[in-house]
Amino acid sequence: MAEEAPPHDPYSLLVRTIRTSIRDAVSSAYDVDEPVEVPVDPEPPVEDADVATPVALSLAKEVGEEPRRVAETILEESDLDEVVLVDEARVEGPGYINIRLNRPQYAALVLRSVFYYGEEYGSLDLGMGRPAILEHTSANPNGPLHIGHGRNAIIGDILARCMVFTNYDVEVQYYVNDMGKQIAMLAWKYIKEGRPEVPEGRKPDEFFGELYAEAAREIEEDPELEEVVERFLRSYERYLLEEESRAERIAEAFQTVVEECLRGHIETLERLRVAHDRFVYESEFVEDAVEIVEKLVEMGAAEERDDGAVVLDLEDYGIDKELVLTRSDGTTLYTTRDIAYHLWKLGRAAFVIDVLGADHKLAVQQLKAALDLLDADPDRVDVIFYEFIHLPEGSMSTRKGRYVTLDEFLDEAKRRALEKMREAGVAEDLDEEEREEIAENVAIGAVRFAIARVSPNKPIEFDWDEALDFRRGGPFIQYAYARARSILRRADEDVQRFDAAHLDDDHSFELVFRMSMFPRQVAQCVRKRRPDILAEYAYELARAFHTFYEEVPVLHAEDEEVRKARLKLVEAFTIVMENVMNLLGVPALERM
RNA sequence: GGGCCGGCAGCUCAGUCUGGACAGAGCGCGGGCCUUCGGAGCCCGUGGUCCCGGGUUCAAAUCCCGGCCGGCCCA
Repeated sequence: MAEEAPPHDPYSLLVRTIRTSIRDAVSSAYDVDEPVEVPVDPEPPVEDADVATPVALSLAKEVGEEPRRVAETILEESDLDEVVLVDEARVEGPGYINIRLNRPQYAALVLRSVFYYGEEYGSLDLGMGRPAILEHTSANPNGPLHIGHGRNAIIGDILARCMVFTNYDVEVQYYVNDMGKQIAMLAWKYIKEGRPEVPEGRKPDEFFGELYAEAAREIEEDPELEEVVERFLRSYERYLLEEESRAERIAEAFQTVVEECLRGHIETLERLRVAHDRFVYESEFVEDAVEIVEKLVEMGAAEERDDGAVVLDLEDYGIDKELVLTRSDGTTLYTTRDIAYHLWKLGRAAFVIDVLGADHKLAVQQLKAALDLLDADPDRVDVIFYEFIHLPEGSMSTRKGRYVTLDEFLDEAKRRALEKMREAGVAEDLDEEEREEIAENVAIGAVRFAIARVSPNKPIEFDWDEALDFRRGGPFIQYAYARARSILRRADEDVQRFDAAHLDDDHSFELVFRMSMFPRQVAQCVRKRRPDILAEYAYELARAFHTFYEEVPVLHAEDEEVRKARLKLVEAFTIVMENVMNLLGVPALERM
């Protein structure tokens, strides 16, 4: 007889079992119209209970009885005692039902799931293969990526990894803003400086970032230059629409600075292990944008102002601010092209996700309103906003040349990792190159985790020491994994049969329980679009392991059977941890 | 002036959507743990008017109203 496949999500199975049992008890004991909500708390603040539910408290009022009395009745009526995963259920406090799990049973179930699904453990089928386009990073190619862009990239990248893992057909796009005013400023400066080559050994985006900041300063000092820059922009747009050969020189300048900066961005993103499937250029949508404006005018939704600008009135959507679609000189605006881009995306995927800074909130409202007018479904566009990262001296600004680049952040993290390795005397047997590689991977983990762990709608005050506090960051997680791997290396044996009943001590079971929460946490991360949930989970899982490691001997276990069970637990932990780390993009290291 | 987001321990944050037990972590500070698997670790302790004021509720950090402070966007 073939063994039945274990559950993908053991914790949810447990919760469902408890819920069903309690619901049945409630409906047989009380006269309630609808099945009751049964909230389950995985971390009750009491000794000797693994999960709890306050269901009797809310039910008490409805049925007009004392909460404790209700809880007692539920327990009497329910078959919780017979549930194989439950050891004991009792009423405590004001009327909580506290449940102690049958630890051997639950541990066996969880480990079976982990080993059965392996690197697929945690991958629930949330997406059912639906195609989605996820756009993130999309920084202006007028300077290097700074840590603010990093927040965008990392939120987007983790979400992309989680969505692929949960069976969405994801295409990750980078929207290259290759024709805004900033690019025009840079193109102007580039020509003015005689089209300089990027000096040997310099990152192109950093080089052009400095040029851009200089351009910004010059233009600020001499407002007449504004007109020149605007002429550049007009020329380029006309070039794109009509292939006007006179503008060829200008077009070439735009394209050169964009390509060079983008090259630098990609280099940085690769280092950070952030990948895009496709780069889409804003300039590709100029024609579509013009057509959209015509259509909106035809529909009577947009109209030409006295100065020749075409504007869209969005008061029906509760937006007081009218949206300018074309300037008085006839050129389109960023948002106009963005409408075209989104229509294109919506035509290619079931839904679209954008990761954007909180400063785009109004623009997105306008975009969605415009999409609605054009008969596209704005609800298929889901935007994740993140708040800014501030430096002690103020908000970051490419224009002012005030920023901490992602490369600087990584370099500093790496420097600290190497220092720590020297201090601790680890990996001394390895050569310089191997040590460097380890430090680089620790740096990647530290940087990604530092940014990922804060919820997107929280503003961040950047502080080096805090961001690179290895004690509560990526390295903490990597270290847990390395410790586990170290045990497995030393044991050097492949345990086949073991008895999970030996894992019922508090620390082992806490680890088992945490591992069982993984599929649930991935799902939460995807549904709520909150990578920080997964980062927090990784931290808790690592903490559970560190405690286990300190408190529970594995190789020196008191008994051969216990040793086998614990070895399997450690192995299972490495599987789950590796899965989490893959989703977070935090490198899993054998040694560090 | 309007809109959105944040405000919780000295500091950095989770918990708020879906209201429930003494509000949780990390850092800091004080104390302990290497003759057993890697001390980037673990354990114990310390520390809180959950911004303020009202309201709803048996029960509010959580929901509602008003205000204050900070960030962002718009005029």
